[in-house]
Amino acid sequence: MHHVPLDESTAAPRRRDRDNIRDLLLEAAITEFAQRGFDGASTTSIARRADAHQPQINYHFSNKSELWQAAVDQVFSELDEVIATTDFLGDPEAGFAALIRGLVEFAAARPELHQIMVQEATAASDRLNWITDTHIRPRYEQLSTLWAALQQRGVAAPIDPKLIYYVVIGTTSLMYINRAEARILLSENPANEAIIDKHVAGIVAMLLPHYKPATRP
Amino acid sequence: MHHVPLDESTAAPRRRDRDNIRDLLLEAAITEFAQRGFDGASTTSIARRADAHQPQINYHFSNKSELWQAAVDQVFSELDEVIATTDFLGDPEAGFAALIRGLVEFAAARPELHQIMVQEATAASDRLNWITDTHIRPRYEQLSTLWAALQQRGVAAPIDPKLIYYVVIGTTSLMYINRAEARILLSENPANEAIIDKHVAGIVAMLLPHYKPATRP
DNA sequence: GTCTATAATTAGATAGAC
DNA sequence: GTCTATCTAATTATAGAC
Repeated sequence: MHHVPLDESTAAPRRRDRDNIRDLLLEAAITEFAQRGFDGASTTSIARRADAHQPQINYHFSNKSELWQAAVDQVFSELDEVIATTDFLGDPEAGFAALIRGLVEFAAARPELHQIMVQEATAASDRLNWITDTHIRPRYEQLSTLWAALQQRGVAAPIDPKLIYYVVIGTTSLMYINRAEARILLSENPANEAIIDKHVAGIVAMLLPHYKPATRP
Repeated sequence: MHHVPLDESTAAPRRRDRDNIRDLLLEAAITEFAQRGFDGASTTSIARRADAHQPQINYHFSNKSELWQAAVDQVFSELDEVIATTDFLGDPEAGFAALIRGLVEFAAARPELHQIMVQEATAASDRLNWITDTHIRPRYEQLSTLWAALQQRGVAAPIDPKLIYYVVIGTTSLMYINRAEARILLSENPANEAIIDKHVAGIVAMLLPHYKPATRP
């Protein structure tokens, strides 16, 4: 069944040239991959989200796998920016507290990163090997080392440095991975500033039980 | 292109009657839905996993949605058994510690429950509304209430009772949701007894900083 | 670079033989 | 209850006009 235009002159296909179409497709892909996983996401649906046609995805990204990889690189580069601007200049405890705040704020603003991770990390695959080697392991090692240093100073909870990664990522991000569920349970947006502040304070107090944030004089 | 049997007598289709085929299909579905989500999972692949034919799924479960619902009910009923056998008879702190151990052991043995949850909870849907109302909210409320009581007793970390659910589920389960990743990072199976013991001890110490498990006299 | 048309494959569901 | 055959719809990728 074909679309029958009321008037042929108005049916002329509109050419929607946009200089940012690659970014629009990428953002649409991030959303789709986060919500439905690699297999569940469809390039047709991604294109529609960007008000584009499905073959434009193959033109700009060759194939679905390269689109997925570009999406992953994009969200991790955004995380890099947050980490890079985190103030580690004070004492290690204040630096760790700032890191926790950065991670919670990032998870609230960009839940897609962790959503894509859980979609991929449920089963072994080439995609998982790539993302783990490229993006995850350096962060895992850094956090493990930082945590061991905090334990040396006697301010950190007795969590094994090999396991601290999953405690930190689990607490800072699960509420945002499951944000559609959290919105139902909390009856409000879990990304609200008040929720974020409470969540950060709770996590820091729990992980650094002997640390008291400096109060302004 | 059709399969040409070497000998017609050996090509007779084998009728694989099994009285537990429904359970086999259900178990295969749990695995597939956990790893690839509702849209990513295919009934053909699920049937193949159970060494059955794709139409048998429609025969035993009507359609894909009812298969999914049966899979969810199954894993939550298994969780119920674990919770039901948890010993809450001692003091509240010992009961909470036992609950944490039960949750970690369950996540290690049945990561599919939480994997299915994160697959579904990323976006609003009828499936999410059903699973949240039916299975999640009662547990969320129970944990919130239990936590408030522990805080009254002065032994619990300063986590908001409205947020404790995500702290508990995040810490107890993320390493098992991401078990394929964790296996790479830890260079061992995160479901190993030694890892489980360490993880439980860390979480309990962090959440109940003033609680010291009773040592045998 | 955008767009239509379409090829090649796979999806979930149903009909009917056994 | 199992199985083959098949329908309709949806998938990713490609060809070629513009």
